[in-house]
Amino acid sequence: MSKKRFTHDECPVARSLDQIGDWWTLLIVREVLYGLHQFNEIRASLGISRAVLSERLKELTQNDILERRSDAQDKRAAQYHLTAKGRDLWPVIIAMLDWSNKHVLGETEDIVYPLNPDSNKPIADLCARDTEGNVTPLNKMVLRKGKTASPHLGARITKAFPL
Amino acid sequence: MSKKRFTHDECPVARSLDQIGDWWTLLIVREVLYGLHQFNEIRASLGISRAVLSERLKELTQNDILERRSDAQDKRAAQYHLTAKGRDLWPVIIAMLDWSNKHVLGETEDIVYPLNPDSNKPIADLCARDTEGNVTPLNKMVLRKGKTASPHLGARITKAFPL
DNA sequence: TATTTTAAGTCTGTTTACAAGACTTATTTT
DNA sequence: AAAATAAGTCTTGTAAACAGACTTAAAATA
Repeated sequence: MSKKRFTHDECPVARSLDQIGDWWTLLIVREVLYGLHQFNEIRASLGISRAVLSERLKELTQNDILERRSDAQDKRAAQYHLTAKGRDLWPVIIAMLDWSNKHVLGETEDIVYPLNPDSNKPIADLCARDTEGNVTPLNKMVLRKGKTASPHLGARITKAFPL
Repeated sequence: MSKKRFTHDECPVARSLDQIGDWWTLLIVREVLYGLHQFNEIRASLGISRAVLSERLKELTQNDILERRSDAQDKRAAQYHLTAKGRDLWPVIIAMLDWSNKHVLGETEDIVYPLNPDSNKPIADLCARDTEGNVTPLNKMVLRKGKTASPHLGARITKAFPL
C-alpha cells in the first residue's frame, strides 16, 4: 500500500504535515528563504536528487507555498519564490531553530540565531499575543476545540486540556 | 544508497529535522501530548504500522524526546512520556497549527485553536520576547550568524539577512 | 489450574520511495 | 557551428513503508 497522507485528516497539525512534512520539504523552503531560487542552486546546496527535488517543487507549487516564475532574461531558467503562505512558514522555522539551538546543538555550537531587528537583541522565548494584546509564552498555551470539531476529536482535546 | 540524514549538518534547522522530520514523528509527539502513552493506543489512533511505530519510538527515545517507562502495575505495558526536550516542541506544534488554521484549512473549518489560559482569549499572532523584554512578531525576526558558524554558512546568512 | 486475552513488539513478503547518474530538450554562450 | 548550461525526465539498484502473521511474557478469565 502507498504511503499514508493526511490530506483528509481532521487535525490541523496532520494537515500541515501533509504539505510540509516530507523529508526535504522544509529544507527546500529554508533554501528559498535564504535566497536560493533556481533549481540547480537548491539541488547543489542540499545534495538532493534531481527527481526528488523536481517532485517536491511540484508539490510545493501545487500547495501554493512556492511560486514558479519563468525567468524573463534566461528562458531556460525558472525562479522559485515564496508565496504569502510560504512566507508565513517563517514562525515554524524559527520555532524549530530555537528548539534546535536549545536541545539539539552542543553547548559550544553557536551557528545561527533569530534576532529582533528593532532592538538588535536575540530572542529569549517564543510567545503569542492574544486578541486583547496579552503576551504569554507559547509553552503555556492550551488547546480548545473549535465549532466544527468532530465529537471524537473534541472529546480528546477537552480531555487533554481540561477547562 | 540509504536515505540522507542531517545528523552532522551544520544548520540547526536541518539538525532538528534529523530528529523530528520523519513522516510520522511529530504526529507521534502530538499523540503523546494529547494524552496517549501506550504503544497500542498510539498505533490505533494514527493507523501506523507496528514496525514503523516501534522504530520511531526507538529513535524518539534515543534522541531524548520521549522516555519509555515500564508500567509498574502491568508489567507487559510501557508508558511513553515527553521529556523536557519533548515538551519544548510545543511551540513548534503551535506554530504549525496556527499556520494550518490560516492557510491549509478551509474557511468554514474551525477544528482546534491555541488559547491563552490566563486571559481565555485565542492567540492573534506568534511573537518573541527578546532578552530585554521587547515583544516582536516572529515574521519580523531576522537571522544572524553565531560565533562558530562556518565561513560558508555565515556568508549565506549575512547575504540573506543584511545588517 | 488451564485457557484465553492482551501489550508490545518482531518478522515476512510485497510495494513504494529515494539516491545516483545517464539522458533529453531548449536555450545561451563560445 | 559547437559546447555549455538550466531544468528537468528516465533508469536501475537499494532502502524504507505497508499489511498482516507471528512471538513472548504477563494478565484476566473460566
